[in-house]
Amino acid sequence: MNISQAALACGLPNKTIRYYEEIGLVVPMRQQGNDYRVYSLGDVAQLRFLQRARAVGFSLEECRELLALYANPQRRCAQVKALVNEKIIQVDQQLIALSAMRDTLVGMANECAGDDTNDCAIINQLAVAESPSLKGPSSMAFTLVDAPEDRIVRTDS
Amino acid sequence: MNISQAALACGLPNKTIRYYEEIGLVVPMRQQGNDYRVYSLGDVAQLRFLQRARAVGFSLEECRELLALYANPQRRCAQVKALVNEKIIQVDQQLIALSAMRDTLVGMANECAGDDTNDCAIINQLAVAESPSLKGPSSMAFTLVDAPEDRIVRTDS
DNA sequence: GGTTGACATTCTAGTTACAGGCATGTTTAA
DNA sequence: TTAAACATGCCTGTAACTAGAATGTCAACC
Repeated sequence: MNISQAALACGLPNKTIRYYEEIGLVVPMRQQGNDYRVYSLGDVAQLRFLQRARAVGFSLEECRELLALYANPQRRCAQVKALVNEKIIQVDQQLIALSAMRDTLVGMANECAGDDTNDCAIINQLAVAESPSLKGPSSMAFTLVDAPEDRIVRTDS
Repeated sequence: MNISQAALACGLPNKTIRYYEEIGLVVPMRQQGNDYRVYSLGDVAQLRFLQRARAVGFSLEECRELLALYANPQRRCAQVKALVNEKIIQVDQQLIALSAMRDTLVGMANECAGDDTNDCAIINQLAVAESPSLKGPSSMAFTLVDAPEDRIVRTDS
């Protein structure tokens, strides 16, 4: 079958399939004469495998590993499971980070009246002067209006 | 202050600060003679603002908007809140997608013995032939061993 | 004065996983 | 015959940096 049919069969766009070929993941044969790509059922199975592996969060390099295991009858089940467990840990970390972001965002939104005034709790929270490592009283926030007098040349001496 | 001190004060790497300058987010003055960047306290406040906005998931283009609102005394609080609410929705969608991925991964891991055999439930699940749109009995999985006889040339006619 | 080390600068290129678009060639159906 | 719908390759762009190379500058020590 040609690329569009393969795309239909695996749920990936043509461009993606060509890209996977470019990086050596699934390299189909070519039809003599017009040089069109010809996908075997095995090729399509690989593409579908890739689509699924990508959908659960594996990178293309990880997919390459998985595909090698898929193709290798000598694989050990434990190898595969190790990859999955590692990926679960990564996903958990992303979930934690995203949840923290969400909490902060919701906290900001709750503080903010959302009205027509210009005094905004969100802006204030983003602008808060608690820097990662700036000594001294850290409760002052600076306006963005360019104040030439607050420029310091060669503070370090 | 120079770039390293600004980096210390805002928690961003030097390279990132230079990049933000390149795309016009925070453009410091230059010291005469050696052309070193000179960061005012206002510049540092902006960088810190960026660092915080990035940390809660805003893209750089969104940060640019936020920075404009930050700098604009005529801003309306509601504008800011709208951006935050939109971002919360995006983060929620990401959380849902990630959770689904996690569930699938955990499901796979649970099915898999993780032993020294080569029959692996994870591989089988990734290889399962339930394609997005392939007609006909879809329960067969194809091996990756290149079988020239399963190649179909010009199926469509 | 010379040297060393820690800074600073610019520039280019690489990363991930594609997507868009163009110019061109082929196949198919009206 | 001709137009639509495919196919091809190639080149560029995306986001948000990061790494590295080549070079310039500054402060301190001997």
